[in-house]
Amino acid sequence: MNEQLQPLKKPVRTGKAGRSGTQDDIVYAHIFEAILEQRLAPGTKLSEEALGEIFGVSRTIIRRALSRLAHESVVLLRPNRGAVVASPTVEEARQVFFSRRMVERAITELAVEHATAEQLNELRQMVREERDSFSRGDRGAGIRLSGEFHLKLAEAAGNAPLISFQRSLVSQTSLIIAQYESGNRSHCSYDEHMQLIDAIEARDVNQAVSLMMHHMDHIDSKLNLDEDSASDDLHAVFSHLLQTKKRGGIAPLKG
Amino acid sequence: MNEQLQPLKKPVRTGKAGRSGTQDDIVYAHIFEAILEQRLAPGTKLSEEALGEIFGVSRTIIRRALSRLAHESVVLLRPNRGAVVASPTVEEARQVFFSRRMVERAITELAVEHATAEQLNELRQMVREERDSFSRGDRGAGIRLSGEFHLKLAEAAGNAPLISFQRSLVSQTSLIIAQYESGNRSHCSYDEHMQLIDAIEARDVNQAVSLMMHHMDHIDSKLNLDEDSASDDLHAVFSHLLQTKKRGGIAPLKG
DNA sequence: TTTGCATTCTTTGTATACAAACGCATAATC
DNA sequence: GATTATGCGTTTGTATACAAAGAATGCAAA
Repeated sequence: MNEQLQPLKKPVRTGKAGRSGTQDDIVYAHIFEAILEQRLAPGTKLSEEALGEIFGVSRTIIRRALSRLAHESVVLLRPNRGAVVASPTVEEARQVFFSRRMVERAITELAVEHATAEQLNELRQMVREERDSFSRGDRGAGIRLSGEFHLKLAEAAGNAPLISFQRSLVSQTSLIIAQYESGNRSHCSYDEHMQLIDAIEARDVNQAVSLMMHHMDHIDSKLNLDEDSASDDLHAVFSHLLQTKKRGGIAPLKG
Repeated sequence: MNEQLQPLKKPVRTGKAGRSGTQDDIVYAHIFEAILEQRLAPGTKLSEEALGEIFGVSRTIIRRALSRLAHESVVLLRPNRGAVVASPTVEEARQVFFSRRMVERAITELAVEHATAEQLNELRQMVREERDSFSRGDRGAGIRLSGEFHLKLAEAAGNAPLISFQRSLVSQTSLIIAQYESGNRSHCSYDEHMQLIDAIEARDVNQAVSLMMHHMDHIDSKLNLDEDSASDDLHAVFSHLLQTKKRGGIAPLKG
């Protein structure tokens, strides 16, 4: 049985988990966080019953959370075969980044136009939290907060469909970063985030868009997507063999 | 009890409904079609039990279909209060059109680059069906097919996140057109669709993008979003009183 | 030894029973 | 007569039982 989720607080009803609210929100947030922190490796099977036991809820709730994660392409839902953690390919990663460039440009332009002082303050606060997470070595939280910054920016832009699309793109990007980011160099995006806020506050569209595009460049230059992806492809091909351990060996073929 | 869905084929298991596949796909397609054809007016409550009875499936299936429709903002899901057909406001419509312009431009550029001869043939076939629907007066099917054309174009562009976003935008646009399109002039988009295919086949990016942008202009110029929206706002405000009849009077206040 | 088939077992898919929340109506009080 | 409290009915939210589809295992035959 899969034990990788047990470190999570078991009596979930207390309402921790970064996101308050309903049970499926909590389950969703926990699973997503576990994926980002690589406690759940790509390809890992997510059994409904096991998850239900771990979180102390019925399969109904788990199913909703998985369905939501599937809609954001963070897990793959195979009919009659259950859910697995998604293993985005290099090509899929490229498509996500293409869409993100398009969306981030639009969001930046709208944010320059519409962001309020209060929203800018909240954004600054988020960047500080992001920096703190990285400085205390919490990579999973850092990646998540970095994503939440971009989502908050989308909210400041004030276009509902764009916010919803951005949510999905950010989730996928986080998974891609967790899977492909080279070396152990930290993500370090908080500095660029701060500059971006400054440009938006100054209502300087050109500067803001330019910073955002460079930010996008930096993010994917840190990834190992650059054609020398043989080892990564191999990893993806055999990911169903990797039994979740962070850097332990492969489990014996028959358990 | 709401009778507006009964005209739909009752033994759904036979697998009609434009979309083959699983039960929730069928239920989803039927409800969506009913909304487009305005057999279900904005604001109409969608009771899980009633729908389950109509389609001969359990609330589990209905719930999934409603959840999907909610994710595409075609129905509104209020916690503990059930689902209602969405009533997009003028502002929401504007936001959808903003996003669509952005997405359609990107899709057109990618389609010029990637569309295969086979895909172009399929697109032409879809436009013919769209024209036939309008010429025989089937407005609901016409709006739906027009939407499916744009979705197919997104598939030809070959970017997965973009396809998924486009699906949601097209659904919302269809609802907006059904709700706001002025007069009874038919939608008449098939001509522009054909020209667009020609430009894509000729690999003429500038011409294709230009046609697409004009197409977008035409679509929203046909809508009554232009500030004189008092009557439309009124309609939205009182939509919970309109008891689904196509142009019959309002139901007595106590049913 | 290996391959194909049948049986068993596990896991997902669907329906339904039960609990909780909400809205409406009635009634009582100010 | 208006307003608030309370009870009832309806509808949604959650858990669970049952059905069905896959995967795994063991056996038999080549």
